[in-house]
Amino acid sequence: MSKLNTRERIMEAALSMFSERGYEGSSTRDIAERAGVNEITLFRHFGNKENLFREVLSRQGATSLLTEELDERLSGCLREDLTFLAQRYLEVQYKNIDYIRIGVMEAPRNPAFANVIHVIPERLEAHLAEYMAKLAAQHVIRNRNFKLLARMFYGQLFHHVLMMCSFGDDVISLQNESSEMVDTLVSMFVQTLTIDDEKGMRSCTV
Amino acid sequence: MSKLNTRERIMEAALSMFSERGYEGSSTRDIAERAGVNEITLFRHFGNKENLFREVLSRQGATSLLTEELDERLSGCLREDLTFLAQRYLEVQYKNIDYIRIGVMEAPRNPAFANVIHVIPERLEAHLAEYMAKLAAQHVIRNRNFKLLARMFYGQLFHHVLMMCSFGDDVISLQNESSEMVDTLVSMFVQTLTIDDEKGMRSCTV
DNA sequence: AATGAATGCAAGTGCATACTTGCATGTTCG
DNA sequence: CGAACATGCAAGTATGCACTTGCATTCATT
Repeated sequence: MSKLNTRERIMEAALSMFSERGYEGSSTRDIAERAGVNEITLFRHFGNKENLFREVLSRQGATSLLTEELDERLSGCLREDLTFLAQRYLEVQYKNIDYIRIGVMEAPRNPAFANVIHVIPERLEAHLAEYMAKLAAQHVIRNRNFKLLARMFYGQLFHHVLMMCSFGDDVISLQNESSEMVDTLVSMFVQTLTIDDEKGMRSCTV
Repeated sequence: MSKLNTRERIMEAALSMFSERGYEGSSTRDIAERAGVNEITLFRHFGNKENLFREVLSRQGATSLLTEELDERLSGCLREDLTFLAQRYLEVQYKNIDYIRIGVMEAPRNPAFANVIHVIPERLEAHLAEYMAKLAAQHVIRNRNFKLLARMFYGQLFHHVLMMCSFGDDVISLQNESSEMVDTLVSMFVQTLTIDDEKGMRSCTV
C-alpha cells in the first residue's frame, strides 16, 4: 500500500505536471499516468480537470508564511530583521516554486490566477510596511513611503525566485548568489532608512 | 485597401492574441478572425502555427534598446545616468508588454522562450556593469559586485513591468508609482555606490 | 481584356482531449 | 464471508484543433 492515498498522489502528480507544462499542456491522461492511477479515477475524485486544478492551487496555503510567526522573531534591529525576512521569504518560495511557475504561466490568461503569485507577497508587504512604520514612529528610521519600499523589497526577492523558475538562468549560480544578493539588498534598505547620524552608532537598533 | 498588408495584419493579430491567451490558448481560427482574414490565408503565409509564432517573436528586436544609443546619452553623473537608464528601460518595456507576457507564459514550458524575457535585460545588465566598472576605475564610486548590482537594478525594473502585465495589480496606481519607484531605486543605488565623503559634494559626478 | 497572384468560402480530415459508460477486480470493514 | 467502496480496463463520445482540398472571387499588372 502506497504511502500516499490515491487522491494525494493525483494532486502531487498534477502539481508537478501543471508546473512543467501549464494547465492546457497537461492532459488528464498524462496526470493519471504520472500518479499511477487510471484516468477514470481522476474524474471520480475531482469531477473534472478544472476542479483538480483548483484543489491543487488551494493547497498553496499549506506552505505559507504566517506573519504572527514572523513577528515573534523580529528584534527591532532593522538589519537583522530585514535579513531574517528575506531569508525566510526565499526559503518558503523555493518550496513554492511549482505554484509560482503555474501562477506565472496562467495569470496573464486569467487574472484570477494572479493570486497564486500574490497570496504571499501581499501579506508580507503589508506586514513589512507596518513594521517600518513602527520603527519610524519610534524615530529609529526615517519616514518614507513604506508601502513602496516594502513592494520593492519583496519585488527584488520575487525576481530572484522567478529567475530560478526555469527562466533561463543558471540555477546553481543564482543559488550561490542568494546570500550576497540578500546582504546587498538589506544594506541598501538599511542605508535608505536609517537616520544618518545613527548609521554606525546603534548597531543593534539598525 | 488596408494600411497594413495581410501578412502584417496576421502577425499583429497573432501577437495580441498570443499575449492574451498564450500559444496553446490561441487558435489559428481566432487569430485569422482577429486579423480579418480567412484561416487558410494564415497557412498560406506561414505554413503552420509554430512558424507564425516564431516570426511574431522574431520581431521583438525592432523595439530593442541599443547600448550604443544609450552610451551617447550617458554623462558620467551617476544619478542622472541611472535615472535615464531606468526611464528608457521602462519606456521600451511598456512597448514590449506583449512579448513579456508571452515570454513569461511560455518560458517555464520551454526554456528556449526565456530568451524573449532576457534578450533586453542581459545586454543592459552587461552594459550597466561596464559603466559602473568604469566609474570605479576612475575612483568615482566604490568597487562592488557590479554584475549583481546591475542584475538587481534591472530586476527591480523588470518586476515593476511584470506587475503591469495583468498580474493582478492596479495598472493605474503602478504607473503613478513609476517615477517614485525610479527615484527611490536610483537613490538606493547612488547611496550604495558613492564613496561616503563625496555624496553631497560632487553633485554632478554622482 | 487577359493573366497571374492573392485571398475567400465551404467542407473536410485526422488527431488529441476531456469526459462517459459498462463491466470487472481489488480492498476494507463489520 | 459478504457487502460496500475504491479502483482498473476497454471502449466510446463529442468537441476542438491544426491543417488540407477544391473551387470561386478579387486584385493588380501588363
